[in-house]
Amino acid sequence: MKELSTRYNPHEIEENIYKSWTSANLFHAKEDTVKKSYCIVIPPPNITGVLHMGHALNNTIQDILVRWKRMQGFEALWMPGTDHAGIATQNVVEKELAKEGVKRQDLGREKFLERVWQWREKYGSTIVHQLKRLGSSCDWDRTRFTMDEGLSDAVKEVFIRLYEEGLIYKGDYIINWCPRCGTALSDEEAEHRDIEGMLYYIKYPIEGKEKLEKENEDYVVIATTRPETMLGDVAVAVNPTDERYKHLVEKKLVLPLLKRDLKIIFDETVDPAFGTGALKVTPAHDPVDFELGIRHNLENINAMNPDGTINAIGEDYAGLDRFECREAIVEDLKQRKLLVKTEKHLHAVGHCYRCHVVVEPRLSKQWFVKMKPLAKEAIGVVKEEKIKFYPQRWTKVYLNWMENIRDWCISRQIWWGHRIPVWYCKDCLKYKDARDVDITGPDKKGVYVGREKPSKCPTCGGSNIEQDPDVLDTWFSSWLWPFSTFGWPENTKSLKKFYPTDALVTAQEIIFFWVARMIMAGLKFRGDIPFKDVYIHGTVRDSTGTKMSKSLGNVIDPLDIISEVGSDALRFSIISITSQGQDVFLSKEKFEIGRNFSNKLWNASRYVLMNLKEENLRGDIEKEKLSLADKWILHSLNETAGKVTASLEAYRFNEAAGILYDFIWHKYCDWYLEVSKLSEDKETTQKVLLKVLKGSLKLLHPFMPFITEEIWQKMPETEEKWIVISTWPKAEKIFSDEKASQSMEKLIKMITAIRNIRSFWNVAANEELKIHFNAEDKEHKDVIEANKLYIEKFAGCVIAFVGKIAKRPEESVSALVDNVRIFVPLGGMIDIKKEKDRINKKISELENCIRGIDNKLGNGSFLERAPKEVVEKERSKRIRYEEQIKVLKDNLSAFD
RNA sequence: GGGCGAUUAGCUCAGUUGGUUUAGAGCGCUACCCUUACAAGGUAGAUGUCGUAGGUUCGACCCCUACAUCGCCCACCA
Repeated sequence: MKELSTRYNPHEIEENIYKSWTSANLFHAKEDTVKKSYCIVIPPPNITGVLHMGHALNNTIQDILVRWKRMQGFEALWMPGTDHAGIATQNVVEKELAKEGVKRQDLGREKFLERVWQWREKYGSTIVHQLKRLGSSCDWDRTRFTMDEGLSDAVKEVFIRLYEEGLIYKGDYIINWCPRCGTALSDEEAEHRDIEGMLYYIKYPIEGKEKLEKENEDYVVIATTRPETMLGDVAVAVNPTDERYKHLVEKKLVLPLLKRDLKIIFDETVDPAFGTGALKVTPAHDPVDFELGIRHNLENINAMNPDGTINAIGEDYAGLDRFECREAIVEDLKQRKLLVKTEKHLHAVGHCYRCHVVVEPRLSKQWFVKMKPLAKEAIGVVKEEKIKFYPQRWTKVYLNWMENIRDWCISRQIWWGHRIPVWYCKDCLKYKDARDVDITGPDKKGVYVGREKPSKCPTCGGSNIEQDPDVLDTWFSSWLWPFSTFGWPENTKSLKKFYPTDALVTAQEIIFFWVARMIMAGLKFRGDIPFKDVYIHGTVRDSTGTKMSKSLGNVIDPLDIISEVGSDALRFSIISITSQGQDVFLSKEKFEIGRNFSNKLWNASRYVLMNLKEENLRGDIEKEKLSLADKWILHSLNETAGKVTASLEAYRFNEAAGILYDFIWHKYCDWYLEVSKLSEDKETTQKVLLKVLKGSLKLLHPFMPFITEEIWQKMPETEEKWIVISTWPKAEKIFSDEKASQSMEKLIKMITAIRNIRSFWNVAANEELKIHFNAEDKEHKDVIEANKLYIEKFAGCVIAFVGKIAKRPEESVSALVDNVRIFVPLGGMIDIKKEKDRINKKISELENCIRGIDNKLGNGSFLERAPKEVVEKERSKRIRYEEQIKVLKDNLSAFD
């Protein structure tokens, strides 16, 4: 018989186990089987990522699901991969170049991209290796990257199809602009954070009254949070119903500092209650103003360069950074007595989700996807519950976003990513910068949208052709992931087998970025949902509730935890403390749960293996030979298997972990293992020990893959060579024995009661108690007599009498278990006086409970309307309490 | 402005459709034990007006209403 090492050492086993799994190709899912598939799509971590606790939680959940389903006999596939993270990766590589004193512009596009690919070769799979350390059972052969050829083809295909349907367009709109990254962002990529800023109240003089002689008459006060944008002002807007500004009809204002003429416009969207009720209108720098501009036919004046500095429009301010400019303008206004006041003002300011710089709403020509037509079906499938969210409350969040969806800005002014598959003919279009080409008109002369560069212009036949310089949003490739990874647009075997997939496990942060868009893409291009269940887990936070992030330095690194306690302990701990959809507050101590549990499991298994003898294991378990404890533990294993399966089906992972913890620790180890030491029928006991251990290991395997496999490999050989692909335990009817189970529970209660008496009455550990059982019914009597040995051994006593007791033993205290009275003579062993108060207190507590029950039972409607069982339960409760009081009083009187 | 979550033992949290929970776990605490699988352990124990105030019900930690505190998300809060 093989043995386990004396000490549990996760590091020794984890790496080897993982290697042996992958070399045996156990995670590979085949597309040509008749088995039903179960597929999970991994949220592709981005290649600049480093494993953090969020990944650890996310991947553990997915691994549990996929291992469980694999054991249930599904052709289970967990599709791994990474995304190219356009902006993030470009930033990383640019930083690297900066150390060498080089800018990407110095290298040029092609050379720079070479560098990015080199970087990707070197570091891009870091996260993948880290996921392996967690035990993730992905089908690594299928690993995909969003910039792979196949996936890039899918991106082109989708772009072209959407373009041809008129769902992709190019146009001038206000977008979120990151001045540091130098690119447009989508709405979702601008993170709004509440910032305490200033609201500046500025006097805008009425034309002809620039001297401001009359207070409150010669000027209008406007309030703004971004004074620097006044350089692009073209008008001032007020609400048409606002009495204060009626006199302004037909008048003009003069923009301070630049002396530009400003129209006065009247628009109902202006809120008279905000600020002064007068709004400066800057169409090129604010989305609201942009809309106003369209409605009132205003000019767009863009006062800012792409890098956030002021351009020539700003005259004296040109060249200043936007925030320097703000200070300068405020100062100048003060000097000219045009600044009325400033107020503190809390408002949400957008920040770049990659570099955290404040984003600038900026008018710019970009590519967009029309989302409303795509959203329609995506709303339907969720409303019809074809796709379900767990927890359900996210449905509302999803629908709310989908119903108010806005067009998606997909072009990025960076180099790393999928180039927009559009070509322009310079001769036809006569542009300076391809980015500025306007294609909104009906005849798209000189514009070619296709997979490859055309050899000549389709309009003029010329060869002066250039591709659009921009690349696509990374999410424009990620949203295709559930089918592009299977070879779409080709209808591959894998696609047919695994699409739609079953579950998507992710965090709330990317519901909009990714989940929602995948649903739209799946429906649009595959005509079917991409997955059935969406499980949204909580965010991992530190113990103060702050989201863990590298920049805050509050991270608990999963790799550190793995090297301290092992991957299994990490997994088990994090799953145990994460209830469905709730955020996780983490501290290092929490990993002790898993560490202690692994240790317990290891030692228990070690003990079992140590004692197994091959000759005892031949043949099946003979049912007639089973002891009460055998029946109980087998029954309990059945129950556990059922409960764990049910919990997993409902995505209640912490519950499943808790059930296993309780069963393995408190039933198998605490009781069955101890009982087994006294067994006389070694053969049966060892068979049961082994059977239950194997069942437990299987149930635990999805949660703690390494330790369970390691122990499994040390077990006597069976047909199931690997626990990874062993069959998931089901309740076995022949071992279902409710009655035996209850008897054993009673026996445990009796043993506990006797131990309790010793402790309660402060009896020394070496005193041997003499027990008298008043067991009138045969059932209890039989149980006690049949298990005499256990009671005596575990409670440190001898059984003096079992049966109907006519006269209680002298100076004896007692306890009550169900209807069995246990008497223990303590004559001379203890000092009763000390204990009296305690007992009296107990008695009055119980009397209180009885009063409560009497109130209920005295209530007519309770008796009428409550189900019989409930009333009965109350009655029996009352009887139990009364009996307990009687016992306690007896105990006191025993020493009178 | 809208939406969502949390509030349960000293700490961190479970508690699935209201009645098998007279409210559970882990940690911590108290007492005893190194019993030949495990001291990262064993045995026994103490600790809760389940945020506040009402309501529905025969019955509420669970459902409804209001309030309080903390946190998150969304929104064109100039």
